[in-house]
Amino acid sequence: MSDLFIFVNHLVKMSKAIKDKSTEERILNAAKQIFVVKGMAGARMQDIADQAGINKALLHYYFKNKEKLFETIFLEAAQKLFPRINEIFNSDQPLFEKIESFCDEYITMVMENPYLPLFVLNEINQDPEYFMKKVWSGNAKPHPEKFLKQIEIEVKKGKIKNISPLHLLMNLISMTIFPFVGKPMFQKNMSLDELQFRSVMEQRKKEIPRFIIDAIKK
Amino acid sequence: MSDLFIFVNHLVKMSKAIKDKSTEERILNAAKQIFVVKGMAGARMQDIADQAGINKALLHYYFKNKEKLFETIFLEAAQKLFPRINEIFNSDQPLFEKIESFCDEYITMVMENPYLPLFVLNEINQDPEYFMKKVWSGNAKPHPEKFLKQIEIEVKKGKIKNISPLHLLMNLISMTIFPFVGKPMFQKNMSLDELQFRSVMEQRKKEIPRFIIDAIKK
DNA sequence: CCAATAATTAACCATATGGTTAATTTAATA
DNA sequence: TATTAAATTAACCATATGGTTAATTATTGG
Repeated sequence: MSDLFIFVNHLVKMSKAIKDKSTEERILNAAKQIFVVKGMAGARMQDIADQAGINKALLHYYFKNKEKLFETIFLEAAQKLFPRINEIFNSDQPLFEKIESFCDEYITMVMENPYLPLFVLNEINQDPEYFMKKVWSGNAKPHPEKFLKQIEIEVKKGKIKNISPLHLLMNLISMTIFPFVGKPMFQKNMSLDELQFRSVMEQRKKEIPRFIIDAIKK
Repeated sequence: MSDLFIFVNHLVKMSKAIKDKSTEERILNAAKQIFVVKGMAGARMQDIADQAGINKALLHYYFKNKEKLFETIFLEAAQKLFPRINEIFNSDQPLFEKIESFCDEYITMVMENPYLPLFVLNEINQDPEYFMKKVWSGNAKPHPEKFLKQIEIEVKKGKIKNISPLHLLMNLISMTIFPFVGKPMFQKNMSLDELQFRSVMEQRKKEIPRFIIDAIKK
């Protein structure tokens, strides 16, 4: 058999799988949309099915039950949210650059999924044990040790002020993530429309590092 | 009738009302506990009744329906969370003192109700419209204008660095509130037990103002 | 083209859940 | 004490919701 035949044959064989994936994909997209705004408790399987444009039975055909479907979505969300932090925190960049990278990359990423942080944080609060087991234990577990150590060293070397690494880390993460968590609050309170909010977050990519560096440099 | 008689008579008449209040109080406490962790969607009326040690029917006797009960709890929570900000932001203190007051009072208050921020933020996200109408329009609506103006003036007077008031406000609020929203995350990640977490938050009352002032002072 | 397998659906089922009713107990009042 | 009103409960009810079944319609592979 020629390579071409094998390839074409493969394509034909895949047609089902393709459709599978397309349906599964649509389910996952729908589920993500619903879960991420309504949460596990508030989400309705019917709504997810509707959103995906399929029958509810088909939903259970692809995903055994709500919990399983939720787990898939939640894990994907958590994977997206946490491992990124590791990469940056454990890189070999100097401290200031690292702070800049974190803000830039993290805000960029969350801006495309603005509901993720509140969703994940909320579900963690709902059941921290489950979270620990299912998500945290894998590669999603943040390892801020290197970053903390790095701060400690810079302090000892006298390069920056004598700040507690833990508080600095908390400040960095808080300033970066919280605006998304409190988005509607900030929007209403400061009369920012969608575009203005995006613009403000875009500014914060530079604003936060500048703020932090001003606070800790000698 | 003597004043004494009227008073005593009033006491007797009140005995029912007292019991009423005690039951209602127990319901409200129970509802608060359940709603604040489970959210509107996840809370069960039966659980609230159990927690209050009463029958489910009695629950509906005191509060027409879940929505009404939730509204009561949510409003109380929001009232607790927001107006406090106003008082401080609109006071006549100088900028640095104001920042110190905010961190101190806010962290103190939230430390007694650590679930409030995530609960409120979450429900706001769930239905921003409802929130606007029911909560925001009243005296709970924050008015950060004075605070923002104050920053602007300090900048113009050359007392502090040229920072955007909006970003400074966001930074302040983020660093103060977010640690509570991400509490389980921080706790797991940094291996902080309940006591240590409290201790860290206690430190932040001073740490955040110091950090901010270091960042903006010339 | 035909049997077998996978995808999809309509109609159900069981249970959880918010809410109600009617009866009972407790308290207020005259 | 007798009457009335309020508080409380057990037993229901209607519906929403997660999940299943059995039948139908594509797809696949020989």
